[in-house]
Amino acid sequence: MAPETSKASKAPPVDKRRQILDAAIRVFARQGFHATRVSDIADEAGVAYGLVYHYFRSKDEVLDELFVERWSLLLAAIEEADRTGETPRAKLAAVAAFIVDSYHHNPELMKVIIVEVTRAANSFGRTHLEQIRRAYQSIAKIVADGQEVGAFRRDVDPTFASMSFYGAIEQLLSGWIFEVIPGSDGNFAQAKELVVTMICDGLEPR
Amino acid sequence: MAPETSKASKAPPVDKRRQILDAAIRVFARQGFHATRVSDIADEAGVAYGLVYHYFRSKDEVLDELFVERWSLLLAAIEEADRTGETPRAKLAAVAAFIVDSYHHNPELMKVIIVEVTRAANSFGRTHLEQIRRAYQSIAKIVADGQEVGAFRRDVDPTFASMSFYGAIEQLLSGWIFEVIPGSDGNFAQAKELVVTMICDGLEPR
DNA sequence: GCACGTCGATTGACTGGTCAGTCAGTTAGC
DNA sequence: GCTAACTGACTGACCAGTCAATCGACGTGC
Repeated sequence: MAPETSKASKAPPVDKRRQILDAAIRVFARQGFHATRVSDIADEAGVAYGLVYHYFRSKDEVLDELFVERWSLLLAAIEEADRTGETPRAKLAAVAAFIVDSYHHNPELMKVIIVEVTRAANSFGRTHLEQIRRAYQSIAKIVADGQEVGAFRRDVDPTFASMSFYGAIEQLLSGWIFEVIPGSDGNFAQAKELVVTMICDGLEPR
Repeated sequence: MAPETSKASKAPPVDKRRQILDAAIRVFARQGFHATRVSDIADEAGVAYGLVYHYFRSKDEVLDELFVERWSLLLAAIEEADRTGETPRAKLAAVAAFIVDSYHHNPELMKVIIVEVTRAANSFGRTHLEQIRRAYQSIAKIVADGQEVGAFRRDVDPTFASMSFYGAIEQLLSGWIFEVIPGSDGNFAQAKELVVTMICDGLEPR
């Protein structure tokens, strides 16, 4: 079962590469990408400076890796949600749930991805703009399909709705990240619902 | 009328300080804060390197100044909107309009503020977190008052609604900034309405 | 069983380039 | 001739990335 134990001729007992990535998450989250030195990552990982460059071409590539790893899961989750035969509203709920759960499960990683990549589409995110755009488009597709079947009003541009939806969620995470709003566990479950309620039902009473 | 001409014993004929700030907006917008050297700002302003340090204590202070200048206008606009006796929905519309207009009027400045401060609340925005929070709270107050008078549903936390609302708008601007969605003039007018429609009426047909 | 060779993993001192910020001056208005 | 505006060469710190050296697991031949 454990791939390490059987005929481990290649993999070292501890995966130093993983160790470096995990350390990077913590340090990036704590200090921000620009303020962390490669030596900080190495120290946090309990590893020599040079080893970081054995596994990664540059400091940027470490962040790259963290982003791609996680974002591909998000893309998969959105498309998975779309493939279920659920109502459009349920699909959106699934997407919201995935993102909120991601934060719940690993807030530091999500902080890094949102602060250093998604919202830094200038400097860094530029490289990943295509991936980010893909997420917006997949959500927009869910909205468009919802309009098709009459579940959503047709006078709102799907791309537009998609941006608002994603923006609302990301802002929520930002609120937790920067402690603008409290992030207790009760809030997580509640948050998933409320985002969907807000976007689908709106603020005004029905 | 012009404060420069009359008994101008202090202000130079051209306000070099302003010139530096305006140049900084352009350069920050183009290259991002971290990637711009102080010499880039000086060059863009057509001014000697040292003069930047005559007017500002540090590179950070230049960005600081740009943020505070603009954000105080936003805070004023939100509170102004709140003071009008309009419906809660109209108040939110006024806030959305102000932000969208700000972008329309000076996209580069808004790009800098959103990308380098608001969304970088880690490194840089930390200093301004209090100001940013104040904006959220003022919007939340509008929502809370709306609930009071029965214009908004009461089962949504006002802070929460405020974050969603602001997040939706900011994501929209980000879409324009990073050219994820086209930013033609028609869109600006339409965008103001749609954000409010989305948040107040929701995606589902009424 | 042992000596030796190979090769990836690992180490950390060092270098080269980059810039923020300083400062000793020069200019110009009054 | 005083003061504030203005200049730009210089410096000190910082740090990403390099590299030569060491370690250690494993195979191979004897």
